[in-house]
Amino acid sequence: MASLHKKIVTLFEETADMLEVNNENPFKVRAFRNAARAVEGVGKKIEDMAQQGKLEEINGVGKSIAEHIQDIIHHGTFPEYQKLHKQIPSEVLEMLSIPGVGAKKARTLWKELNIKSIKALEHACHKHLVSEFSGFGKKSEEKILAGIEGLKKFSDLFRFDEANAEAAKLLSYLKKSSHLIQLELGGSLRRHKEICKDIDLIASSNKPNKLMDYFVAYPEVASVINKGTTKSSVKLQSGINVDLRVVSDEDFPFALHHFTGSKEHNVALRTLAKAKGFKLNEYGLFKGKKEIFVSCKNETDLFKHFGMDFIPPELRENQGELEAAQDHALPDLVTLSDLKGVLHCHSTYSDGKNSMEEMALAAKDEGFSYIGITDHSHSAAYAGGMKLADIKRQHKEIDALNKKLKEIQILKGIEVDILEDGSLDYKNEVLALFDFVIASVHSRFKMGEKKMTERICTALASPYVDILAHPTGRLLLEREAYEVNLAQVIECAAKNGVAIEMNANPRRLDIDWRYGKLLKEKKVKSCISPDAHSTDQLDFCNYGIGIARKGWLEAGDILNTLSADALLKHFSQMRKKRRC
DNA sequence: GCCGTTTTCGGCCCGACTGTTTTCAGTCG
Repeated sequence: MASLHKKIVTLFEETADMLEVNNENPFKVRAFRNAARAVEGVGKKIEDMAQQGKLEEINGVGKSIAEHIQDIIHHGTFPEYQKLHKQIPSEVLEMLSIPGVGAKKARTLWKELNIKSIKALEHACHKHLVSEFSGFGKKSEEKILAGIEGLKKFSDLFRFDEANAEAAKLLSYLKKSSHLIQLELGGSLRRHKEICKDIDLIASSNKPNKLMDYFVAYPEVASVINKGTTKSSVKLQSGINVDLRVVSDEDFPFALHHFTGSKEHNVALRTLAKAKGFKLNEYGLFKGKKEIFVSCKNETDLFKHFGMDFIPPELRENQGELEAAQDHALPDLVTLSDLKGVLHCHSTYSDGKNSMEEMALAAKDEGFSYIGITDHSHSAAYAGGMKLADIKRQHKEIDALNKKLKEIQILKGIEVDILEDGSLDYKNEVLALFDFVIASVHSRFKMGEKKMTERICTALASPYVDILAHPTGRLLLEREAYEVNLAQVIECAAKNGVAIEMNANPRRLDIDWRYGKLLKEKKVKSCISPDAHSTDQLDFCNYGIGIARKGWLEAGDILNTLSADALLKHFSQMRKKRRC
């Protein structure tokens, strides 16, 4: 997310927290949370929208919030935020991150007990000062202390791949239970969000008590947070929380839909249901005032009742999917089997762990018909970047391998560094040796948005650059993206016929799915690339597919759904276009 | 504060679990 987007989202979320602590109108609180979500999902540059007076076109942004956004753009903050910030110490807000402490409790602790920070709260709990107060008991103290311990020990966010691996193990454990009828993954994992807070599982059973007993007995459970007949929560040893919901088999489609979310999608669908005379919750769809249960076999059936096509879980973010489903205009999302080859892979010629032959054979085993070997260019010394002699040696070896190997073709590619001034790490005559060129930024991240945008756009104007790789350089939960105006970069890519990579490495997942619609609108192609540094990383493509689907992308939007011949023809046509 | 098939005012999704209290408020998703 661009830094301004992020700033607006943070300020609105903090405002919502502060309003809540101040016990103000809950709907105003919700309005700020909605606005934060809405801004987060905007794939366009917010400054441009502000300048064009289009902020109020964002669903959830009205006159007042549009003014706040203008204030943030020009002054970095807005008056209402500053006023609240003066009243409420920021450490009081930090207490909201403790599980079980919400706005009301935080307010009571602060106003009645003069506790203003997590540290002070921990001290007060140890001294049993909290349990003496009305509304809090011994258990509350224990829960707060356990929550504080948890905060110290674990970050509460996990990358998709980490959460998915934990979920897969747990699913296979639960499937062994004889008390289970149906079981599915739900929540943000099913929606393929790049970052997850927890794992949601939905099951149907005739003996929920027994299933819950089996669930909390999972050997990797570190602690049981709560246990009931329809909902239980545990924390695993890895630190991630898991919620299991159990319903009757008849209710399963409704529960699955409900707990897949997103919250915003659910609210929108329920509002729509209400307008059509239905009530929708996790236990069913109910018609009319008498609330007659409407049976549904599955989610497809459920959507059908609203005149909608089935909405793939990845799209359920209330970003226009309900309207598209009603108009029968949902995209035909790309799938793994659409990919004919992979384009961004490293070998022992730079920092890869496997030889080109090993990489090619592994790609063939994955069902691909071509692999683009793209080792690092000279400047990437940390990654063993190639000198001219290495390139010649590599190309000779590729020619020999292409004669020897059946059913897999190796394309000669390069991942060339974009230098500080936007020039490329090799001269044009060297770049001309390759079938295709991927360009990327690996150095000087902190040059500021304007310079970085110019740097990348300069590179995209090179006649030889075919693909821009990992356009923001982010490492999820590790390193922030460098500041860059992606909307402008996409514009440049459109002008020059350059594709923008969907880097499928689960630490990157860059370009962000929120830009998918803009790529489509500007007719900029993407490619789903594993950025594999070993044979086992070729299956990173799975993660990239999830993110591409989340960005509404179809096979026709993705370059590596083309055959090798068609792909090379595409690159050659675009290079001609750039030279004109 | 937002929004409109209930349309410029009045409603805004809905239910489970927990802890503390004895009927419910707070938290969470």
